[in-house]
Amino acid sequence: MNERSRDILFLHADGDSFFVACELSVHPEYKGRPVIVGGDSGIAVAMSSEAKKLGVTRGMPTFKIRKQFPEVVILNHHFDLYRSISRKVHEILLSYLEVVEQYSIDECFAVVKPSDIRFYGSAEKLVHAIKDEIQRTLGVTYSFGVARTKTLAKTASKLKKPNGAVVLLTEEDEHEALKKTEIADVWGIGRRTVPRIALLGVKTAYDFILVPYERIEKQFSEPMVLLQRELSGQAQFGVDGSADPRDKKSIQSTATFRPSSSDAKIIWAELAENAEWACEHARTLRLMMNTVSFFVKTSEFAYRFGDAKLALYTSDPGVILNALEKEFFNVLRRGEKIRSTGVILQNLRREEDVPKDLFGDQERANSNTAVEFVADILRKRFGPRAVRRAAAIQKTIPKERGNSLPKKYNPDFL
DNA sequence: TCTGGGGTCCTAGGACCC
DNA sequence: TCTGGGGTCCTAGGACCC
Repeated sequence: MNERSRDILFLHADGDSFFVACELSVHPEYKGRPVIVGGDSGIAVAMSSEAKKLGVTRGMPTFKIRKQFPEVVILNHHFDLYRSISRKVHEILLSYLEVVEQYSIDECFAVVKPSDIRFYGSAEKLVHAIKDEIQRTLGVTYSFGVARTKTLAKTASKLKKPNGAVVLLTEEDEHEALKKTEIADVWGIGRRTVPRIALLGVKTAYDFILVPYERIEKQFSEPMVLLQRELSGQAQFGVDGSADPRDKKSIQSTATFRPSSSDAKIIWAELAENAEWACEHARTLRLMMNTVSFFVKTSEFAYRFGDAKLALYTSDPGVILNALEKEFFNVLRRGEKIRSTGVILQNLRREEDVPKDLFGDQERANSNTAVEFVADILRKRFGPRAVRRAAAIQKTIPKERGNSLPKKYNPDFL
């Protein structure tokens, strides 16, 4: 390892109560009050510190919050706002550092080289310069971690939340940080792994790095080995600064509907609507796909999956629905209540990379795309519900009127 | 707590081939 | 037809993440 790479550090930036912070940047009148975002999803997705203090937790149903904590301000999502602030944070980071990875809407990783630090005198001072600029220009706060590996940086950024910065330079710093971090809070350790690793007497991240490497290798799989190295200061993960939304591997649209239903027509209509949304998203990114899967989720939270491989690439929901129809009815069980459905588009490919075949089948498969394209425009102008596929509207048609849907979207259920 | 929505990656096992 | 062994590719679904 040469001098240069030995001195490379990783930075992690983590938005504090990000969705709520974005809302407060446009609604300063709610500052200081307990606020949550998630009104339209039915659960609390983000909470202000005041709401957390009251005891509101992530995932708590809003009806319960209303009853138990009537003083809480419940706001709906505005994802476009969050995305635009997120993009600006990314730009600010890029003005200080060369390689920045957008990990999620409210988190970034970046590479910090010695030359980035030199001008500021220390990593701390660099981080505070970035932090201050974000807060000053965008009105939201971020917490930062800087360390020898991605995982250590991510661990560090949690230690002084909100609005804090922790730089781990020495091994002693790292060990101190790991001792304060419960194993369940480590990035990559989930519900299933906690009990397995507890068997080895591991309670904190520090306990974990003390477990002999061979034991981890024997009892767990590769990711755990990498994780242990990362926490021990040996960088295993790089920063991907080239992420392009068109490189996406899958696109999904899922939605819960109320009330739950065992009526196949209603469930099918919900699925059709998800197919529309997912395809619209794909077309916006100029992507096509040839594999699609779906699920229905029962009121008991059991999932039933199905999928279909398409002969050609498409972004036409009609083609997808035709392909899924049979599987859909195989998966459905009579009388079982369904609470949500989802459609997942896979094997995504950029439009320009889809091979044109000799006989024009590909063009024929896309014959509806022009129609869909027009529909997208109408939706943009008149709102998302302005144009919908017939199957998706079916649930709003009174039953006694029957329907005149094309047969292909209207399979009959026993 | 009675539980939303959008993603990625890993792995075990089967199909297929030599 | 039986025989052995091994490689690759694909897929289903599990685990995890925000």
